[in-house]
Amino acid sequence: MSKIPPRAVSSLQDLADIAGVSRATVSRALNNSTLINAETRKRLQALASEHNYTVNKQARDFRLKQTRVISVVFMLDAHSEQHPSDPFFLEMLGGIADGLSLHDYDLLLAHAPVASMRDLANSRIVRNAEGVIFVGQGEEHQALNKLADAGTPIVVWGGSVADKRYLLVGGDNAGGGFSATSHLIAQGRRRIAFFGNTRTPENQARFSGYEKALAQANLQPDEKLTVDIPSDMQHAQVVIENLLNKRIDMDAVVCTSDVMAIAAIAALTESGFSVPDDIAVVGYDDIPIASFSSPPLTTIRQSIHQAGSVLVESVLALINGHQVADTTLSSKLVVRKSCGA
Amino acid sequence: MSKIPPRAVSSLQDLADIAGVSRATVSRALNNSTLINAETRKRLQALASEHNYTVNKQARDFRLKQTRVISVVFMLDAHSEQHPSDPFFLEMLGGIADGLSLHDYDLLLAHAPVASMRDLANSRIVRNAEGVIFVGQGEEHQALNKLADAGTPIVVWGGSVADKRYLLVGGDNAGGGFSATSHLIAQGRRRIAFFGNTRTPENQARFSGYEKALAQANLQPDEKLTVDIPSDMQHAQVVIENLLNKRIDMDAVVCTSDVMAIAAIAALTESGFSVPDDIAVVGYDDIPIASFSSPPLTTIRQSIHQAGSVLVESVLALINGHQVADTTLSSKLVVRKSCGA
DNA sequence: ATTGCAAATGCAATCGATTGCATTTTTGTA
DNA sequence: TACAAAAATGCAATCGATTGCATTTGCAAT
Repeated sequence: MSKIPPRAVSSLQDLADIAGVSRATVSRALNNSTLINAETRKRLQALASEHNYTVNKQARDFRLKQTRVISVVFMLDAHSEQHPSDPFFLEMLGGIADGLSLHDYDLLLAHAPVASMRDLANSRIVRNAEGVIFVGQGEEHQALNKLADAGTPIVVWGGSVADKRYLLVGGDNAGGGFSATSHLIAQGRRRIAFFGNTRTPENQARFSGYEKALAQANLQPDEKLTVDIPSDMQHAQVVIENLLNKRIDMDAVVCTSDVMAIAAIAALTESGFSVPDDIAVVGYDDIPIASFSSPPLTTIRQSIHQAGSVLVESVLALINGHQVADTTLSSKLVVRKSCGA
Repeated sequence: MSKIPPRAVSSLQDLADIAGVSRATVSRALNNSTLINAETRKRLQALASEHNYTVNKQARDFRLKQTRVISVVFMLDAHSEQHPSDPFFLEMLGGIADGLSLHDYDLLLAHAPVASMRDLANSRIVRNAEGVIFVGQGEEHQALNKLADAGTPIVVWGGSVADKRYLLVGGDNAGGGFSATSHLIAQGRRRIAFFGNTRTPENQARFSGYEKALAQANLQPDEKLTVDIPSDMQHAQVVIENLLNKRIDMDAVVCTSDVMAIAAIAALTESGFSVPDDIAVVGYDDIPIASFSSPPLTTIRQSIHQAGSVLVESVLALINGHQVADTTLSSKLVVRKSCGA
């Protein structure tokens, strides 16, 4: 009968005492060092698992000056102190979490993110992690540049900016904005609005794609049709309803997210417009719920989950000192009924 | 002109050398110990911030055998290896993150959660954290019991179970199921279906509320009207469509989540039913998107964000050895058009 | 000047694991 | 058998902060 270990084995030394060797030997054995005799190694590993011992990662990481943690910061609207209810974020988070687990890294989630970009460099978020993934740039482009300059390994999901000095992963925003708009034009729409905050690089690029499509069709852009809509659904609806009260002439809307599109459809319907008969709507992201809205949402699909793993690979490469280039993931138009197709 | 510090100050010792005191004194000064002379204390604190020094939390936590980390595990369907696209999870996560930041705790997000409930006790998720919050019980009730028995401070969001030995926080599921069903009955519905996986405690309680409402109205429950629907929208739709093909007579549906309700509405509409004229639908959660669906969703509101902070307070109390009791948060019917109101 | 006491500061061990550099043991060969 | 080389193991410093206990300093009263 095997005896139950009398007291918990909680350190290398404990195990070394039991085995009658030094703790250096145990450490090497458990790390599969070839310095240690193969038999000794096996014996000690067996002993360790028999006593249900695993190395104390906290001590290990401290000694090795590593954390095996990556922080994730969601850059929300500086204005809306709201929490994101956009499923986009959750999908992205899932992708990142999966990517990290592949490499045995943990995920530290930043709370109250944008509150204090100033002292972010000294926060636990940055100091406790080997690298940081930012989802979105918000309007904090310069703060991100500064952080990258300071040598912190960071990767940002977002859109390109002229003087960017950090590693970037993003969708083809210009392409997405272009194909959304072109498709509406091809459907015969002429007065096409653009809904979204164009101060973020991502939306800027989408807007440029929108403008390009208009130009290509010889349509005059009308600045009354470019509207800054908050990303929070409740607020979005109010703003859109105010807009509709102004009776601005339009027959289509390009939105910068699916949830915004869904809010828009609700507001339009509420105001007596028919979607897509009176006004066509295109969203962005292709979140799972998009195909279930009524009418089903035409949208630009981003492979969000894949984006997560690209972000992870990029930040880890950075940490390991490898050369890494920006990545642009393809964006693809998914046609459903909300655009009149 | 103040000189820029020649080399980074990276430890207590560095700062102590500069100040000409021992590192014990610096440590105490920075921790506001009254042992240290008030002036010395101020001087050292000023010096620290001048040199942009903050204590190394990793070393500190190691020394103090603490982590100031709470893990969060989302219990997904064992079957669907899917990632949750339900905004419910994101809201909950936001509430938890906010609660934790109030107490200067960090949030470690569990990846690939249910995969291995067996060795969860030895995983980093548990070992690296001072406590664990589980969102949902899935079908892992016994594993949770075992973990709690082992002394790990855990709190679970879910429904009550007879032999539960862990701390529980949850909504009033029986009440929610009851009021959803009663409301439909009051609207004149008689053939009311229940959509959801009744193997989880939460849904079991909701189902019992459903049964109670039926009984109270002298309606016979029909087991053909109780349908196990996956929580993933895409799969849900397929299952529901199959169900509709069987031409089972029904005039209303109680769903266990809003996303399921939205999928149901889509499937019903697709099959030619009108919601709510032919079939009324009630959801659960009141996620932000619920009021934007078409028709707007009648649902049971859970204060998800508040739930997050209650979970946090509970697990921290547990960690600090306080007495803590289970919490039941109220659930409230929100009437919108999808039920015919 | 001396003593006593309180306040302030310093010393050194400690947390658990890793690793460069000894040191011991084993192996191979003359 | 002896001796060099190789293989295996041990010693002890180290990471950075905290804290019990010892020691020094400052001040007041005698």
